[in-house]
Amino acid sequence: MTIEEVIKSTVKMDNAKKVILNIMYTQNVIQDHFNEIMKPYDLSGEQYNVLRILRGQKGNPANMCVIQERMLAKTSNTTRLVDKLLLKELVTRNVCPDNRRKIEVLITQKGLDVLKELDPKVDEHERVFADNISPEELELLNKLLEKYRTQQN
Amino acid sequence: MTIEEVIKSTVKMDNAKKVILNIMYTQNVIQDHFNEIMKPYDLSGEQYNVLRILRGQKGNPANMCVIQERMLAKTSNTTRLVDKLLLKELVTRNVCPDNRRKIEVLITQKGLDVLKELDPKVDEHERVFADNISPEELELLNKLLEKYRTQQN
DNA sequence: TTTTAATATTTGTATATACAAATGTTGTGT
DNA sequence: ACACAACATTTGTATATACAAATATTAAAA
Repeated sequence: MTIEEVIKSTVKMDNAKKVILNIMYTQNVIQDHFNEIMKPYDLSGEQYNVLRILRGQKGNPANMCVIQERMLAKTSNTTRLVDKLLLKELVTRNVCPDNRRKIEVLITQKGLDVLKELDPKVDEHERVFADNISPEELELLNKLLEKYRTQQN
Repeated sequence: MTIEEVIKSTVKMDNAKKVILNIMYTQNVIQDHFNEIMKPYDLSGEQYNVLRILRGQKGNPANMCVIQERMLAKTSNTTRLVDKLLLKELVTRNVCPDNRRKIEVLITQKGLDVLKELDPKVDEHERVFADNISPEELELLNKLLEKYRTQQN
């Protein structure tokens, strides 16, 4: 399905416009698919993302600002995301003893267990889309996207 | 900047994962840039999108469901988006006389004027990114994205 | 040692999104 | 005509996002 078909466009668009709509729409499709996976676990995509960042710390706590800078959506509200994870006992949160401005967030065993259960489903999620194109095309797509947004930040 | 640098990833990711993150992040970058353009006009991206759909009707009113199906984010709440546009007097809203279930939404002259003022800025927005890659690459990027999401929906 | 600046996080607020339920209207079958 | 399904839209509610302002702590400067 071309992007014109998706938005039922009657007029011809140039490629510059089409690529923007294609990226926006593809992101929507991916996110909807991902949210479906997360739904039974009562996790939002961003909550999952925070958990994965914390697991990546390999036992070391992460400060709020470290979490923030590793997230895709740089304007997310980390405090409230962590609040939600805390309620579900997937993380712990403590004031850093060395610097009381900072907060140390750690993933709990329960959090690790949830991630482990999700791992194959997330892999599958990634594969479903990737399998639509060849490995060479996949690599090319990455390169093109990175080049496309070069100018910005 | 590669996607690994963006999220400060320490571990190596495979291309299937990278392409998902690249699409999500690129969408974020595009959207942030677009929101900056809309901000002085007190319009959200989706509000602008509705206005553009209405202009595309060329004088004919659009029903809510027509607007809905032409939007990228299929779960948007069209009623409340139109509410906002109505408050700003950018659209009119009337019950359809032939079928009182339906609503006829029309863009006003004021709405058309705002769009006209925005047109060059939106074109520029599209060009800024597109200019980072060649016309051939742009076309290829469109094809790859469309192929990538084929299976879904 | 005060004052000021910088850093890290939280809170408030307005808006947006997701999705189920409710409302009102029209079409269909009996 | 009546009941019921289908359709179009709105409303409610919970959560998410965007962004400015507030708070608390530490570092730096006078």
